Amino acid sequence: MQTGTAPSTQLVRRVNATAMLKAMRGGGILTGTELMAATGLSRATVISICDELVRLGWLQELENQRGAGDYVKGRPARRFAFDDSAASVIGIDIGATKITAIVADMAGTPLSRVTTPFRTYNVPANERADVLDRIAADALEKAGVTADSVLAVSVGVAAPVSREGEVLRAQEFWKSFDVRRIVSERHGWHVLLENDANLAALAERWQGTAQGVDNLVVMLAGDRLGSGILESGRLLHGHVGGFGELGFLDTVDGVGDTYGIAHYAALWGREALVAGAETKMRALCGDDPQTLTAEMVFRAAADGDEAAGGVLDRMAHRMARVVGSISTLVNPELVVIAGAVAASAGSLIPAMEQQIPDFTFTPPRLATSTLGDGIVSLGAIRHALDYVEEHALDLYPASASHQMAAAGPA
Amino acid sequence: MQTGTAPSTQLVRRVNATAMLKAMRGGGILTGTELMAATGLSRATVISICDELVRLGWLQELENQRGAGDYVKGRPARRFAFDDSAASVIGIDIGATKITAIVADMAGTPLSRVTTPFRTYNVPANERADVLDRIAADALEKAGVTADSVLAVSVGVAAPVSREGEVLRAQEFWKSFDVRRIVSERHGWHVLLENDANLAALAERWQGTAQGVDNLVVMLAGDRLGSGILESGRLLHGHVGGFGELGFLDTVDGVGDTYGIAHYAALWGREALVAGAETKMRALCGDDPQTLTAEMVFRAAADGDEAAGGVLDRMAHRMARVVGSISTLVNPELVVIAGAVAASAGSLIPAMEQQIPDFTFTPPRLATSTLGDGIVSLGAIRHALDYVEEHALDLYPASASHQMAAAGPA
DNA sequence: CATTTAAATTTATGTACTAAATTTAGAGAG
DNA sequence: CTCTCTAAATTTAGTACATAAATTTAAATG
Repeated sequence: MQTGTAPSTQLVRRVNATAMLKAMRGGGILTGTELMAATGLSRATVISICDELVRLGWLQELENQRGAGDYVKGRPARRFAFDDSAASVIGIDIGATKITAIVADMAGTPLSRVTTPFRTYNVPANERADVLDRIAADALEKAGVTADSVLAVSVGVAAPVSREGEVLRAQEFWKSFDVRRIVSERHGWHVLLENDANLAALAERWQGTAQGVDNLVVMLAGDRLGSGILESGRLLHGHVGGFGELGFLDTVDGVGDTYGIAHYAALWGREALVAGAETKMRALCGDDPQTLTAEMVFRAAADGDEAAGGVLDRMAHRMARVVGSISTLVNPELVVIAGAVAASAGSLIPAMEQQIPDFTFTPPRLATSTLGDGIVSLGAIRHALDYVEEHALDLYPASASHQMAAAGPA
Repeated sequence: MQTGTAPSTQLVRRVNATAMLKAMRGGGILTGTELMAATGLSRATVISICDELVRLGWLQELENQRGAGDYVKGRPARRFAFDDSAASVIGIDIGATKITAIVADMAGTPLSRVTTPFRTYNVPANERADVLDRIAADALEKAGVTADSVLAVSVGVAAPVSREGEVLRAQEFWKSFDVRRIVSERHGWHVLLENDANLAALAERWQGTAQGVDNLVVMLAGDRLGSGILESGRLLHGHVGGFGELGFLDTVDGVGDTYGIAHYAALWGREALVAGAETKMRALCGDDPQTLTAEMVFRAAADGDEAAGGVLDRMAHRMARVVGSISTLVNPELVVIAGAVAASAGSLIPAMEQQIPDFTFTPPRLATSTLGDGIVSLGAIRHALDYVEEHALDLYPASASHQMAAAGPA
């Protein structure tokens, strides 16, 4: 008698295998007994799933039994470890002036990082996919990783992106051709697209100041303001990806537009120079207001300069209004300021903290990002890893590819 | 040999039983064959789960076989129907001046509705739970339903409520005692608390204009503005329930505070009267500006009155700014205006639709609610039903209570 | 009353788990 | 070097829950 198995029955195996994989990912080297405790499954089940995951290429069984030396009596436990090098992912940040790509293993450890200057405007359409290709190839080579070990690529762009990966306002980089499809077809990679601020939020919760924070706003506050919002640990997108857009600041008192900290620091610093203020900023920029950068203003202020300090006071007030208005509507536990100026912006926090209660009944905690320049590409890594982890049982690590044919319908 | 079964094994039965229940809830009278198509399960499984759900009290098997007459040949199919009267839920809206309670069956059909005037301010603490008790008892009696058939009660309040049901700013109704616990203990009901605008959003998506809309903003726009936000079909709460609070409007140009349509319609109407305008509003309020209501202003404007029309133009502009700023950040597909003024506010929509693109790049569709006064209590019904449906397999309908003892650990 | 037919039941299998009994791989004692 | 001890792996038996195919069943009808 021929019999079959319903999808619903295989669900149990899937659920348990996923739980095992999750336990192994964070757990270093684990024995069957430890996995029983971690998953609540019986030894027979744990071992059988481990064997299967080894066969699939996600786990490695270590030869070196009894390595940890926790015990010495009894039959040595089999020791399994998640194979961090089983597969890799690529995170790409397409900024206004440069592209950054990071290749990482399954542990999220960056194996290489490549940055190329690039203007997203005015680039012939047929060159664009090639640029992506080249930087990905460079990063892979530098990482010493083959293209077929890549299971997902996540790309961050400075535009709204819907849950389905459609880019709104595609007139810039994406106009008239589908990067996703092209790159995907060339290499067989799964390509994800996401908004850059959203990726920054993922990065910040993963490795930054916001670890364990489920209701989070990350502000990219460089030249322009943008925000990524996590609620209950989920990224918010809205109807067509616009969730977190800050255009409403145009009509907010004391804010007026969406220019960021870097923009106004430089602008207001220049104004002070032109007005003839006696300030350390003058020396820093060689008395040429046009070369004054935000970073110089922060440096002068840190050095006790009064004019620069005045610029930062004004900035803190402006940002308190920005963060206050967002926090009223969104009620985050924490707001992280990220982007190019994050390293300097720490000096704004005390004044902001003091003023934010004037603008919201639910003031959030404030912090600046410590993740630096790579925050978006790091978030892209996390985004790609999320995808691979969720679909691990449907994907085949390169290390297992030679066994795929042998496995067959068995 | 003693054996047991892991929770993970029972998962399959749970998943399938839940799928069956869901198929039955919407499906009217269904046969085994129809359920096989709906769930993808085999006949044996479908029938076995049906038998179990009948035993639990959620389904009824109809005596009247072959009622529909779709076919006449062959063995008559057993016919099952979800028992709408298996259990009931209560939805309560605690407003500023009155409390409304609706009792509904599992189909969501209201069986009774009771409203009591009540000021939430300045009421002795010990009276508050009693008020809730009394109105619930009234509504149950009017519905002809016993208290033990109630499986969940949802209460809407005009304050932020966290995911866990904690009320922020508890100084009003909730100060110094835990309604949830008291009501729950008295009757054994599961009591849920939620923000009123959030419940309105649930109602609007359930039975209103927003059916099928997953990214939705519902504005309660009576005397004060409040909003409930659904993203991907999920209610947003933020850290302590403040998601959707509109206090930031205080600093938005041309808005300035969170007063609602009713407030400003009456206010601006009075201003016109005091300024001596020749207007039909004068007759409607008996030449006493203090008795002028928003409703009179809308009526006069509909009647072609120029001064009242001017008030509404100003209102549309103000609301366009409100909706525009929210829509930029939240990017909903649809914004529904609800609350006491919704019935009249339809006349504001065309002007708002015209102006909103000035304030957001992602203008949503606009609509007014047709659900009227009961929108919050209706949303509370939906909220309670959501809870019961999710936990159906752990709850016992009253109709099955006599079988609970007999079932035992079997 | 036999035939037809669609559905319900029954029977045989298969997957995936748990629990208990048994075996096994090393460590250490005699 | 063999024996004992022990913790883990493996094997065996049993349970839950599903499918598929064979069989039975309950009307409708010629």
